[in-house]
Amino acid sequence: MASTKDKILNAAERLFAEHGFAETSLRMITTKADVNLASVNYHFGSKKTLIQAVFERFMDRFTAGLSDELDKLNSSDSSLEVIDVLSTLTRPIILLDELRPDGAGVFMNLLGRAYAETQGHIRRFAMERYSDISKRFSMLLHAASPTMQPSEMFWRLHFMLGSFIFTLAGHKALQEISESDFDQKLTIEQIIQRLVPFMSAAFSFDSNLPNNYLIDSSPNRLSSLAGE
Amino acid sequence: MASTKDKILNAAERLFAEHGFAETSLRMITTKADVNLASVNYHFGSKKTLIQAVFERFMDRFTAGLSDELDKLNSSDSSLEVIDVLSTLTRPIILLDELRPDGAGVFMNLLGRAYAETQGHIRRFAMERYSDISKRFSMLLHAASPTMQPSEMFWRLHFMLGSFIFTLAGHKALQEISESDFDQKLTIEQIIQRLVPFMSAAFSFDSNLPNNYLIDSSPNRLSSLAGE
DNA sequence: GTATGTTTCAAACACTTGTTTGAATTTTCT
DNA sequence: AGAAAATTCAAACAAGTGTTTGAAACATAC
Repeated sequence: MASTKDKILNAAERLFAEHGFAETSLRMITTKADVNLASVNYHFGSKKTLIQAVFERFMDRFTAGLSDELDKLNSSDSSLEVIDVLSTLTRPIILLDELRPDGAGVFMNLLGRAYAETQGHIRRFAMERYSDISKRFSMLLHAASPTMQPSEMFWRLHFMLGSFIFTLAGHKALQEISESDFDQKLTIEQIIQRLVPFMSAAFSFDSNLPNNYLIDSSPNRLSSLAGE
Repeated sequence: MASTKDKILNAAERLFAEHGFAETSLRMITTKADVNLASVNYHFGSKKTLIQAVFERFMDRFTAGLSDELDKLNSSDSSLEVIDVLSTLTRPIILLDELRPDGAGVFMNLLGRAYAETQGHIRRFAMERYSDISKRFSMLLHAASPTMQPSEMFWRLHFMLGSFIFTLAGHKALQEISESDFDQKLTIEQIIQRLVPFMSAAFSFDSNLPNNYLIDSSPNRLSSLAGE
């Protein structure tokens, strides 16, 4: 039998992912968890800290996994490529599925919501708590693209992050459309496997290449690489 | 003097963008707008429909601008490139800045929040109301990449969308970091100008290119194009 | 100028929110 | 076993929510 604390966390994370933080009341959570209303404040102090706890449980698991992957990358002797660094994100996310059904989906949904709260307390909380791992990731990315300007890298990194988080946060809707329109139901893992090379190509593209029609239309341009 | 209706919309859009939909109360809105509380229900019916009205006012302006850009692209006789299609997004967004201070920023913020509400009423509302323009955009993108598989295009399109909306929705935080870390304060327009070629490269990359180190490390690979 | 329709306003409504309380119950430790 | 601590529980709390009301103020038309 799960502890009251865990029952609350389990119910909360699903409801938060489904409805959002503000739209989920403590009564919805305690009803679903089958515990007394007051136990949330007893065990977590407040709703705010409950949200943090929900978030923390996933993030700690994720960052631990990511840390392992980054270690592997460091000890590997092959030359470091951008796609290798980005690929480290896959496993830690997929592992969350083993934690509980659709764990990866729930996590990414929460992450998307937290990220959207541009100035919320979750963001501040995450910024200081996970700055180490995010710096490690950035460093490796820099090592894989040593000649890229730091400011350029900053922007591209966040462009990628947007693509990644946003897609996976809304994966459910995309999966449904993909299934009805193309008869292909992709798992989260398969979506990530499409995302990684996509992001890799975007991150590493050469902005000096004449991919603007005003300048050039030689056969070497990037935008003509697709197919044909 | 602005009408009560407009005063409400003006106050609401800023508060929604700043705090979110659920976190903004009608009293916050009517206080800021300096109108009576009951006028929201009188003019808009309910909070739900007020949110839609706020959203609608921006979206209609944006899609009208986008429609113009797509028309221009159709009448142009030069061969259609992916970056041309993506570039149509820039002007309609920037134009919102003329509507009111930081209009583009507010709009993208709202768009990000609405998008995050994966199953909310805003999404349903937008899906049916703006399906035409989104189909037109997709068609042009397809025309620019005729050999790309529809399902592949679907995913890449949404990958891009994530990057685009997410970045611009959180542009404020990114601008601040960029300014403090690199002494460069980019405007929204400048961010978009970085985003467009980034997305274009990502959308058009050739997945058959050996951008995975396991396979190849010839100098032609995509990931080595950056700098040097 | 009076009648008609529109808009504003203060007040109240019914309801939900997160949180607190203090007693009952269970668990833990000696 | 009994004392002490930790937990659960029903009930209440104060505060805030969106919405409704009906009279007042305003505008428009004849």
